[in-house]
Amino acid sequence: MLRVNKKIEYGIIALLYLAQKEEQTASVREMAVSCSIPEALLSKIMQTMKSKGFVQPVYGNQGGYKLTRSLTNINLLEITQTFQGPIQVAECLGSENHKCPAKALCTIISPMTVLNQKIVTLFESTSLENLANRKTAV
Amino acid sequence: MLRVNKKIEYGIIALLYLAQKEEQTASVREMAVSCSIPEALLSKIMQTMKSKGFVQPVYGNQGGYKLTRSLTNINLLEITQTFQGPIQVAECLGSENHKCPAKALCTIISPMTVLNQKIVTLFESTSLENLANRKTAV
DNA sequence: ATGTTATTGGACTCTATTGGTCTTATAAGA
DNA sequence: TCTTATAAGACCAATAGAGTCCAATAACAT
Repeated sequence: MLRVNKKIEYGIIALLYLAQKEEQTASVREMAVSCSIPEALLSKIMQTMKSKGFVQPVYGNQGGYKLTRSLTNINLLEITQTFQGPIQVAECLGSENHKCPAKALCTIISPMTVLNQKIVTLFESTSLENLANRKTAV
Repeated sequence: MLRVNKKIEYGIIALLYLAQKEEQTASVREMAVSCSIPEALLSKIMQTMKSKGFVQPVYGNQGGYKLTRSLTNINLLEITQTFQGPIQVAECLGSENHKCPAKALCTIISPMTVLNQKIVTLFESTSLENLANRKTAV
């Protein structure tokens, strides 16, 4: 477990596909078929990608989406944050909602914070370009 | 997100508590009260801990559980594997069930494997002793 | 103008996981 | 035999994940 969700997997695959097409657009249908991703779901994913500025929509015939940023400038942390919110290995790490009743006497929050930071750094330093070239940084 | 579940959080807290008691046992009730963990849930967690050999049960009056291994010898990977199965950042990384229809043309499985290994290493090299001392290794 | 190709956005369903409870049985000491 | 514990199973409610459906809008082509 400790999984990244499907939207993230599909989203990355779609962005890598778009990158291959350089300046050309690719429609959701095209991407869905080429990458074996459910079309309606990919449509949702691309809407989110657009709202975060990763891609730009082109309406009408021969339209679709095109990348607005280079793969080098997009890191894994941004993508995961977009579809799953901030990385928090332990629930209690969220600063907003201190629900954990054991907070005062919690023995793990401090070390978990360090662990969390390590993971964040790992994701942040891995660009989609790294992924496309089958490497991770760090 | 990308969270470790409650059982893991509670389980670690409980083991750290037991470690403080040295050779003495602590009952589930005692641990639950001291650490603000729902008793019935902690009971389940300790059963699992026992089945994996982390603790030893002592029946009857003044009974409870005692640690069978030192915190130095227990790492975070073992605990997470016990309660959440293997670490898999992407679903398709599971070797048993190749459900992913895009497997043949998947552009991310290889780099995700590398990323996954990094996380595994991070968890594996973090002992509960490290956690207790608010450090992580690596 | 109108049809066609696309994106947009909302509501909606289904399923699995998570977090947690309850109950009955068993072990062992006082 | 009473009491204190663990053991193990079924059970339940809430949430998140994965995915669908539909009506609306944008823009281009004829």
